[in-house]
Amino acid sequence: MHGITIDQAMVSVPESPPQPLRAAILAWYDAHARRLPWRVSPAARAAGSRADPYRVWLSEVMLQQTTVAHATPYFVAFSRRWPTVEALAAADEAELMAAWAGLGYYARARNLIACARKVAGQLGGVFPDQEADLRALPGVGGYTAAAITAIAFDQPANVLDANIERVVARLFAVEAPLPAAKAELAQLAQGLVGPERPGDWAQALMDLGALVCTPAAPACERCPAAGACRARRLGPETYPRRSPKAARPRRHGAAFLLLNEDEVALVRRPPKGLLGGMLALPTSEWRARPWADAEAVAEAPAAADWRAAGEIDHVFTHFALTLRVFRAEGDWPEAIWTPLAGLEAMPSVFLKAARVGLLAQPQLL
DNA sequence: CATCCGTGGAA
DNA sequence: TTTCCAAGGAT
Repeated sequence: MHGITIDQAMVSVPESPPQPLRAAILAWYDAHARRLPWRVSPAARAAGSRADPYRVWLSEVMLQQTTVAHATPYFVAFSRRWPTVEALAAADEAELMAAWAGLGYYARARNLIACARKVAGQLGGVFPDQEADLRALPGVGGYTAAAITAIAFDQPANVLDANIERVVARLFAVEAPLPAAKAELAQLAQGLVGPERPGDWAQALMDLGALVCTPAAPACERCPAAGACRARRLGPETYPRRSPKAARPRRHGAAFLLLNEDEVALVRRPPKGLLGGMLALPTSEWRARPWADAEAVAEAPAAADWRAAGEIDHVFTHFALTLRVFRAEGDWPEAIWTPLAGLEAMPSVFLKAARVGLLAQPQLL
């Protein structure tokens, strides 16, 4: 195939649309597209099937900064339990937050229900088909609005996710580091978008990035764009360049596992901020300096015979946390008493701490 | 533009 | 073990 030439690639945006390159990538997608629960296959789309905007939106929100493998079971559970935007709008908020537990970035769940209520209540249950209107919905940013426009409505949009950033950075050997290079990558990606099959085009580039043009050890020999790729001879795995990341500090805290019969005392975290709105174990403050046991127990939510019951490490986006776990039996009227089976409604960090604390006393399992 | 916001699989 | 990073958004 003859893709774009070096001369074309040297300018910021190719003068003419690289149609053979697009055709090669779409043909690759027809043969190798991933089959995903929220996706209409290229064959089905060619036969006239259209994606359900609700399912496209739900999947896109779940996939924000989240791997397909991690998000998929959540998508299956959510779409079965709340099959329409009206159903999701009517969901009990605590149940929705519990169902989201473990998926992370919990502001997404808060925005999810806010968005569903806006669409169901003010927009007649119909998702907007214009990018600017989608962009105005809670939790829908530039990427997600473009993705819904392309995938659900099959309208041209400049979809730029981490996969496409990587593909474009390699195709044009972009030397500027992310995240500053994002505008340049967006311009280059826009130059590739054509009028044909906008939804398949976006998903083709994402699948190409996920299956072939991978972060490490890209399979260039299987790439339909290899002939046009400037980075292929320059070390494709070194693109995109990235600015150095800030070091991740460590914080220390104590978590308290208060048991009463076979129930655990939980709290609801404040509605915003880290793990906002989620069920949680009561904890001390999380600070830079480690806690001595006696000092930590003074922070416990109720007076009891607290015993050290282990320690966990957990990594958040911008800090690492060491959590010492203390366990006791007792009462605490203000608690949200929850049976052991209900602990999975908590974010992973607390589930991890609860498991450590319970395993220190196996008869409670 | 910088910071905050989760999680877990892979290397 | 550490490091990277994934279908980003809000402020």
